Amino acid sequence: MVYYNLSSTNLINTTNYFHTVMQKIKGNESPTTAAIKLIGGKWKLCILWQLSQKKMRFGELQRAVGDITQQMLSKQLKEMAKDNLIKRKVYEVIPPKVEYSLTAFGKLGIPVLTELCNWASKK
Amino acid sequence: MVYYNLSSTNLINTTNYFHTVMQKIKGNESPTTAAIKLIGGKWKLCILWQLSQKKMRFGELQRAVGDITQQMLSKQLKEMAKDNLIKRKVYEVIPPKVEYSLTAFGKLGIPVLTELCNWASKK
DNA sequence: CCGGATCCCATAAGATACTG
DNA sequence: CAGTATCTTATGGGATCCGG
Repeated sequence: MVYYNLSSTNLINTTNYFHTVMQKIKGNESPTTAAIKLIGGKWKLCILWQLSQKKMRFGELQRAVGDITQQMLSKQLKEMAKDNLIKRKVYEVIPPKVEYSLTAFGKLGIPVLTELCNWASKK
Repeated sequence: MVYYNLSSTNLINTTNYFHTVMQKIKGNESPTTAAIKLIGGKWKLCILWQLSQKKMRFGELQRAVGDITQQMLSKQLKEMAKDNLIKRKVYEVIPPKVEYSLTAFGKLGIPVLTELCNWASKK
């Protein structure tokens, strides 16, 4: 059982940590921009969400996400694989078969991303 | 002292909740896109971060964020105020003075946004 | 079935100048 | 000081066709 303490007391420590980080990489890339690069754009959060349910094939994913075009899905998946959010497993068969699933790092993000969506939907 | 239980056990409940939400607003707007609209873009997370430290004036905010132009800052602040993330307080003086601060809803988001950045920086 | 290649448009974001 | 106005450039995202 893992608990994340997000009380105000601990928040101060956490924020101080980020202050340090932001100073260190001054002018370069802050944790905030890093975060937005990871999950920014119209589709990535949704794709992560789908893959958190189960590993999926390309077409399956496309139907699940909804209105996304093949091109965009392909592009996003590629970026997300590069960012180590998802794994791409290719089966060398005909017709081709590719399965996508979350990496360990990707799985780590699911709880916080869930909380994020939870918060956003309270607006 | 508030604890958010993000264990796998509770994650299932949380994710089931989102599944319900996503079904309900099928074709319209999912919580994931709602979330990305709130904090998406290059600057909003950074602005939220700054305002979580203290309320700030326009120029102060611009220096703190860094390379943002007045135009972008103005635009983002306007959107964020519309989204109920921040409050805009105008002092009717000369020279003009405007203070920005988080709303209650905005403050609610800080812990999860902090966790988000924390996670992203572990990549 | 899983994409790549190409072309196109809408919006995001930046630069600069100006004002109550 | 706190913005607007105007213009330009970069990127996100879409449509269609093609290929292993």
